[in-house]
Amino acid sequence: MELTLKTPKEIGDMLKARGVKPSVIRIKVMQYLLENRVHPNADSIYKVLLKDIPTLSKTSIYNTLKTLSSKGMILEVMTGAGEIRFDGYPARHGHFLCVECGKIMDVNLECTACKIPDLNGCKVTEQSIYLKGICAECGSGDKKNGKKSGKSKQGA
Amino acid sequence: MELTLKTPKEIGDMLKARGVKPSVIRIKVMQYLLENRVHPNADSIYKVLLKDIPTLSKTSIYNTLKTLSSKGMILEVMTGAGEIRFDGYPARHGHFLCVECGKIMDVNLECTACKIPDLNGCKVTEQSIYLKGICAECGSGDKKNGKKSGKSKQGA
DNA sequence: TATAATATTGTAATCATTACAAAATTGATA
DNA sequence: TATCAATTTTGTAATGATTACAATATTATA
Repeated sequence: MELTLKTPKEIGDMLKARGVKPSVIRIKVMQYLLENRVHPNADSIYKVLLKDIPTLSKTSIYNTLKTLSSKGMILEVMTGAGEIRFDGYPARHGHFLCVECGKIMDVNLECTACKIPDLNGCKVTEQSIYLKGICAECGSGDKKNGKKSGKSKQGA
Repeated sequence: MELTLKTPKEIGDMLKARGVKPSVIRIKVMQYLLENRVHPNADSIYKVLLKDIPTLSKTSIYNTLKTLSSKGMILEVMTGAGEIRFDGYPARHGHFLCVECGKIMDVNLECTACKIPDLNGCKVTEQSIYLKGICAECGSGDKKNGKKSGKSKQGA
């Protein structure tokens, strides 16, 4: 999905379209998530952008991520390991989490008949599908990528 | 699902069947989760069982919950709010989380054609469906249950 | 340019969970 | 039944992601 790179200006327009002022930090965070589909956590986004913006604070990353997700521009991906990961493509899809290395992969869903029954008046605003297991690399005994200790200490 | 109450002895047998020694704490935790489908977090299980077992430690609750979930006897339910909730019925079903009050409700899924495509050799061990939104009580302006501050501070 | 609104920063909390070692309990065996 | 080893339980101290909050900087506007 999405093959063409977006310019900072285009990303700024995306932000404006959602009523968010296109600050440098917001554009860079959005751009990073659009161009790097690794589902990073806040800390690893911070570490990467710090190279670009030496005055960056981690609080700004948290603020920005909260803003973007509240506007529906990014997705929060839960891990159950005490950290939240982020996905720049909020279009409907699932996520596979490798419990060995912590990698998260997008899963293309073909859920044609997934009807949710009686929710007794609950208003559903978000629906997500999570898969857990062992990814191909970890499953093949190919532990070259460091074996991130089950409870995914990584984040990108 | 599951209408009859299980005796401690029966729960002990369930544990033994999974190769887990049926200690008092394990039986009580399992029994609490079977009889109270409120998807509590570790702390609220601790607070409840403390009345029964005055010497109980919270570490034991965490140990027990980890043991039970690793044996597939209970389910970890993610919230994205920094806490894990637990479900005594590991049979396939989804969960609805009210982002207002933090309540978690079971959702009966009828996902007949939910086929997951090419996972490139990933071995899936767990599949779960999460819904988020506003529950009926919170949606009706009926804030009698205390409005647990969005990021669900509660846990039962 | 002055002013108000908004963004960003830095530091100090918060809080669920884990690490770890000591103490208690259990089960099997002599 | 006494002993010993294995397992369970406990208590306390870390860990680590996230948030609270107040101060500072920046931006947009009058």
